[in-house]
Amino acid sequence: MDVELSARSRQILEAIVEEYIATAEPVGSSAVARRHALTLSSATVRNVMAHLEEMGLLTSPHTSAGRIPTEKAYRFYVDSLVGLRQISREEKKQIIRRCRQSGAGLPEILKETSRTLSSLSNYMGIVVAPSFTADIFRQIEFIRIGTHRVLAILVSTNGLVQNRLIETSDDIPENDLLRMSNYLNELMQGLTISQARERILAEMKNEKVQYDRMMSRALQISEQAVTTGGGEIFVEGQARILDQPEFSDAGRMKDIFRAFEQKGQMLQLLNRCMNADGVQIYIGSETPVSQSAGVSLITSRFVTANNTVGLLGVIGPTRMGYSTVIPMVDYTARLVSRLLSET
Amino acid sequence: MDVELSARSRQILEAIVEEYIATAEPVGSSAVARRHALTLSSATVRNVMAHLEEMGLLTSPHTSAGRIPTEKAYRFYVDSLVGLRQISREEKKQIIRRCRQSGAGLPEILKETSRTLSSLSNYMGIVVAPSFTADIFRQIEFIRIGTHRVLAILVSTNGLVQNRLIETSDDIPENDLLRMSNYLNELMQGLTISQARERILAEMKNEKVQYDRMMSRALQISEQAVTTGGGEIFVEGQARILDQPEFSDAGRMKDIFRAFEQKGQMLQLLNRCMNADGVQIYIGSETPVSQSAGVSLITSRFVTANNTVGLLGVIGPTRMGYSTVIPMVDYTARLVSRLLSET
DNA sequence: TTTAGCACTCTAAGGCAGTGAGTGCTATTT
DNA sequence: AAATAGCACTCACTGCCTTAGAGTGCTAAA
Repeated sequence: MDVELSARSRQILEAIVEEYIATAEPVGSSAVARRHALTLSSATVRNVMAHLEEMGLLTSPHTSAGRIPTEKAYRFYVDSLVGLRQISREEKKQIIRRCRQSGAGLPEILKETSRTLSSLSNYMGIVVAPSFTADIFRQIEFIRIGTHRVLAILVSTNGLVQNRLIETSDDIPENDLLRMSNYLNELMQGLTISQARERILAEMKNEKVQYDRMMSRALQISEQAVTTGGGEIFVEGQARILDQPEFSDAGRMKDIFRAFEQKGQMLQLLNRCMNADGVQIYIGSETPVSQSAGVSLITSRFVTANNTVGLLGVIGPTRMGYSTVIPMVDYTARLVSRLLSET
Repeated sequence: MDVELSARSRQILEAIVEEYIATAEPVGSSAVARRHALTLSSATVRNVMAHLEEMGLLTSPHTSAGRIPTEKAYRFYVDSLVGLRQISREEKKQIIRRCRQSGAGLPEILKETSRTLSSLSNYMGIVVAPSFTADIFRQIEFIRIGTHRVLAILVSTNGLVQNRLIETSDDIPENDLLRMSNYLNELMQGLTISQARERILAEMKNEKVQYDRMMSRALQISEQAVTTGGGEIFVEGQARILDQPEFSDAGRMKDIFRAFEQKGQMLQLLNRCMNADGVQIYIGSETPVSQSAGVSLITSRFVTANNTVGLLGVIGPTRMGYSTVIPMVDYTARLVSRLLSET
């Protein structure tokens, strides 16, 4: 799959990709010859372009138009051509400022990060929160709401809260609730949320416990509380991609918007991106999200204080400003990791 | 502003509006004469249409095209013409089922309600949660997270939870936190959240309290916890409006999407819709959301157990199926109110 | 190996006639 | 007086043609 090219061919390919990224229009041989300082005639460039087309790196929409990079070309471009632009001091400052200002809570930080990614890249910003289940259990609390309802509040050591309203078959007095939570806090101490869940399920089978009405009830309720609804996902700047000329016709957008309305599915897809370290780049049909729509995805993992891992990145058209977005995502991921570890 | 029209003119106007709603295309005189059983020649209809145009109820995009209803016509249509279709048993069932199934918590119910509104109407569903500040205080809880952080958890009597991570200048031992929460629970008992906030501010000026380090610190922290970030808002089915032919060009959409990315602003705008009882209808430029984009908004209030009020509704193009959407919104609002009062 | 030159291809844009939907007006019918 | 039939007129839309221009591929010369 990897491509062998002469230095000159590579330069020309690079020029074409960058030109196309800038203009969104098929680029012709003369444009390359002109723009590209390297003194070459358009005829020469044409020969090279014909060659590149043969190799599947370029296509032309029709005979008399310029050429457009294929996915393969973008791949090659990001793998071996992109001169990654240093992220500007100005941008760095802005990222830091915005991620800091947003308040102490993790959700607030992540949401603002997503916003920042979006507004700096002019594409869609996306952040997947670290899975709550990997967090370490801190405390569970029950609050009586009306006669047949108990509010269970579950807190992790890094301050995430999950709460759930649970219907109970009969009224449980506050005293009992207190004893229940004491028992459970003891039981789950030091475990991660998912371990805690297993401990609860195991405990439910314990004979001694089954005979204690209060305990077994405590387990039942907490089992519900501890079954989490899956991670959170922050998507910002959806409107921005309507600015991209390739999406000006609404049909092509629908896929993307549809995809994002089902966050559950989205989450699954994005989980695949979490395996590797460093910046991951998915181009066009490689993108787990919406293969059809000609979008690219650039992501990087970040880690929290207790080593749970989240994902952040940018979604834009295949024709994306890779050279600026890649270092931006990289920098942001590092920054967020540092920010969250400072605690 | 109200319009005097003969019975026949009204019938014709109604026919035109409905035809246009169905087809999204300018409707001509013969189409009306044909479709509309009332035996009239196209010539007669033409005369009437000319009259209606004079009155500002119709416009034609150009001389030789049919006519399109103006906002004024829609207004008149919903005010005095719409034969509200009974909501079908099937739809009722679906609404009930989906709103019920979604779990006990208020946010879950509201989110699912928004989804349901969207999928039944094929437009955008929208639900504004009742303001947390009007809820009655139930309990406040502090949990120590690391050395300089306290998680404040605030619970209202109908099971809503707000939590906030607060940075503290020095480490507060758990014992103190417990005493603090006891003191505050006493202080705020029976008040609404917003009253509680005022009580806190008042108490902060109390001399006796100012000398008690623990108490004054408790007030400081709880003041932050009790300052809520504004209500929640659930928007679902944004992708659906891309199906509408009038929005097929992306430019017109941007406004709407932009508007919804700033939920804060949105909330302010929608608050205006909460003043009146019953179904509210905002057509085109009347719509608080995005005047420019030719959208209509149909809303109705709903109430919760403790009489706080929220808003639900549908956003679609001006050319919207009013006759089905209006009763749907109405029914849903009643249903949700009942559901939330059952507690 | 590069380049100049040239024929060729194909789109985009403009002009032009034909078609048909729809209108407004007028004269006629009821 | 109201309704209608008839008719001339308007105007978008379509298809067809032409032209201009951008860009290509190929060949022959440098």
